[in-house]
Amino acid sequence: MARKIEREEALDRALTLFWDHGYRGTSMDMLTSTLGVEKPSVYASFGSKQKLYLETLLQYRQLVLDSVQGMLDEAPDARAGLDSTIRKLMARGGRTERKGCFATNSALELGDEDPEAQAIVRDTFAALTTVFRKTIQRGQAEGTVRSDWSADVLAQYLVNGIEGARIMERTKASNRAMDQVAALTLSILDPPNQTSRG
Amino acid sequence: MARKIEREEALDRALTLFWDHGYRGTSMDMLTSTLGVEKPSVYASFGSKQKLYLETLLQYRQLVLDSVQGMLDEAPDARAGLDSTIRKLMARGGRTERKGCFATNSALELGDEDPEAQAIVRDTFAALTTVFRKTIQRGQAEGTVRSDWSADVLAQYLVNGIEGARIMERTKASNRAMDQVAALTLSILDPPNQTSRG
DNA sequence: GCGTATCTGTACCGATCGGTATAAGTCAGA
DNA sequence: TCTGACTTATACCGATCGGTACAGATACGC
Repeated sequence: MARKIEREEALDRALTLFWDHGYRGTSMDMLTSTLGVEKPSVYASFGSKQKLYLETLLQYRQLVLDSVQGMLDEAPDARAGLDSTIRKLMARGGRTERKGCFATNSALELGDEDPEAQAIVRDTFAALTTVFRKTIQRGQAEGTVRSDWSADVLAQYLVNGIEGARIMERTKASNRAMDQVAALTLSILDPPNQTSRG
Repeated sequence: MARKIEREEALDRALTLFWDHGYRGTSMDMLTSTLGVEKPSVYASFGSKQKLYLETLLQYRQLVLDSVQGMLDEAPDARAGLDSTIRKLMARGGRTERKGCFATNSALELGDEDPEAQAIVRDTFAALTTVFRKTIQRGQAEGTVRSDWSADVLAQYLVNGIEGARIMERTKASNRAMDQVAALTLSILDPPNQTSRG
């Protein structure tokens, strides 16, 4: 057995690397020099480059879900949570700056060529949609979110907008424009007889 | 000089290949067998793999802009054009099925590693936004599109939604759900005192 | 101090990458 | 039919890929 790598630390660094350069753009040499261990240790710990990649995808999934759930829960009510979360996610900054969504990047780079990765990505989006759906349902009960559309469709709509924003940030769209797009996106949630809460 | 390749035909096939497998995922062997000519001919005609890729990006740019402009123009009025165009773009099917947006794929795969490609992608999105903005302005003059938001922001919002949909289609989101997301997205365009034209 | 077991890192594997030199083939003009 | 210009395709280049065999270093029991 090779050196006992600090798995979490190593996964985190590998995630950053894959996130920056993609799967094919990240070589084993880049990985070993970043992780601080040699190839045999990496293979002893993770099996293969692809398996390591899948683990970083799972790590990302957990990271995103925890982060979003936390943002949604820390607000006083459901609607406020949705507002602040979407604004943060559609704006730039933080760890994701200019790197897009790792799940999206994976889906696009590998396409149908890696079914395992594709499955994790699909599951990540499904879980993300579920997190939003639950909060939307709370908002609908509160009366702060319109009820003439199903929480499911509204959640899908929000995820759609978030992923779009993750793309646009890669094309250097201005922060100011994206803030307004976020505001527009959120105004969809307003109950029919109410104007935007701005 | 190598054999005179039918440039348009060759570019079209190369575009399909790059679109399916990405830049790094497309080898020169794949290109030559698909284009039906050997490597020296490809290099004589296009210079390098990267230059060929940039040309396919430009070809895609033209393809998309012409297509969208055509869809917007064939409707009886601006709003109808926006509605049908967005619905078509956010639904699946056609040539883009399950392949996402080639410009987006490029932006995500190459990131900052190919500034030339990045510039073309940025320009493609800017041009696409402009096409929508002009039609939105027509709609605002017609009174079929709300005027309390600038045409610029509304256009950016639409492009944002389209790109999000291009991602979601890669994650096997259902057609039905995406139709509803498109309807929701379009309802943003409604003038304030009007319900969705559904 | 010595033998032994464990782990690390070097050095290498075959395959494949993008790219090219060069030989083989083709066709026009006489 | 022969020559010569030009296009084709083969065969190869060094570099790099993901992955591994193996020898050298290290720590520990005695």
